Amino acid sequence: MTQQADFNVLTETCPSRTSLSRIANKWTAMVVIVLGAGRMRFGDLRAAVQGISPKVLTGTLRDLERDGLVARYAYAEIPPRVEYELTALGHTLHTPLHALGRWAEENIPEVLAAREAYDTLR
Amino acid sequence: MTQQADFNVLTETCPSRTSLSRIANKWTAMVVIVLGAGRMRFGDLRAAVQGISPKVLTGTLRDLERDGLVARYAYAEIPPRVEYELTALGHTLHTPLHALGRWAEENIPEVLAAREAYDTLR
DNA sequence: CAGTATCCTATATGATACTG
DNA sequence: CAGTATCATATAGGATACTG
Repeated sequence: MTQQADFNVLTETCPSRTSLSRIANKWTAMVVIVLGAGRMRFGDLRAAVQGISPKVLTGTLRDLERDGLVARYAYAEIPPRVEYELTALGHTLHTPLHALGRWAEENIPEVLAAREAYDTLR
Repeated sequence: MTQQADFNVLTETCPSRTSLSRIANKWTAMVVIVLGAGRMRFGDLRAAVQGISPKVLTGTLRDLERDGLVARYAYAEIPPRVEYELTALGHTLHTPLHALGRWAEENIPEVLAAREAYDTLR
């Protein structure tokens, strides 16, 4: 029985909860995982994270930038070039998120089997 | 430069992505973290995960049960008693999610500082 | 006690077209 | 190229009353 009392994330008033909620959206984890590979341009990110719309990618990157997890480098060129990169803090988040991505991939067969079993029952 | 090509989660067609999306909601991570402490009743879960409504808790638990991550034990008593517990598969998910919760708590000062810096600039 | 049923609001997501 | 602007939909979340 591990103790949970020290987990402030569970407390409504704790700001760390907002941080966990930020990660908890459909795209953040994927963007951070991709950026783990290194500095990347907007268009490359868009291609890597399949199905993300430019609007959503922009919003996701802005949020990550605001939280100090991603740095944005804009070059005054024509055509414009903008690159994104994980900050040191962002790298510390990449580790657990990468682990989560791995989990999803490794265990998807069991999850799918469980879903099928559940759905055929009810 | 780590390789990302082997990350199917990024692929639109890969079902592992739905699995990652399931985890990526405001409540799932918290419920799994709490259940890491052991078998627990509905009411206790509700108290532990502060601010969750009964509707949302029920939905979260159903989804987790369907994915084979949580087992539900209902006792035919009056008043009724229902307990929830992580399955073996659920425990393997608990590990990375617990790490994520820890990350949120440990790094919230930096995140808050980054937000403040960002917001005062623009 | 452990949910369901309802109703309502907020936010996320999507599809595109457009511009510096 | 790297976004913005717009509009429309979907889904999540929240409050609360009710029931086996």
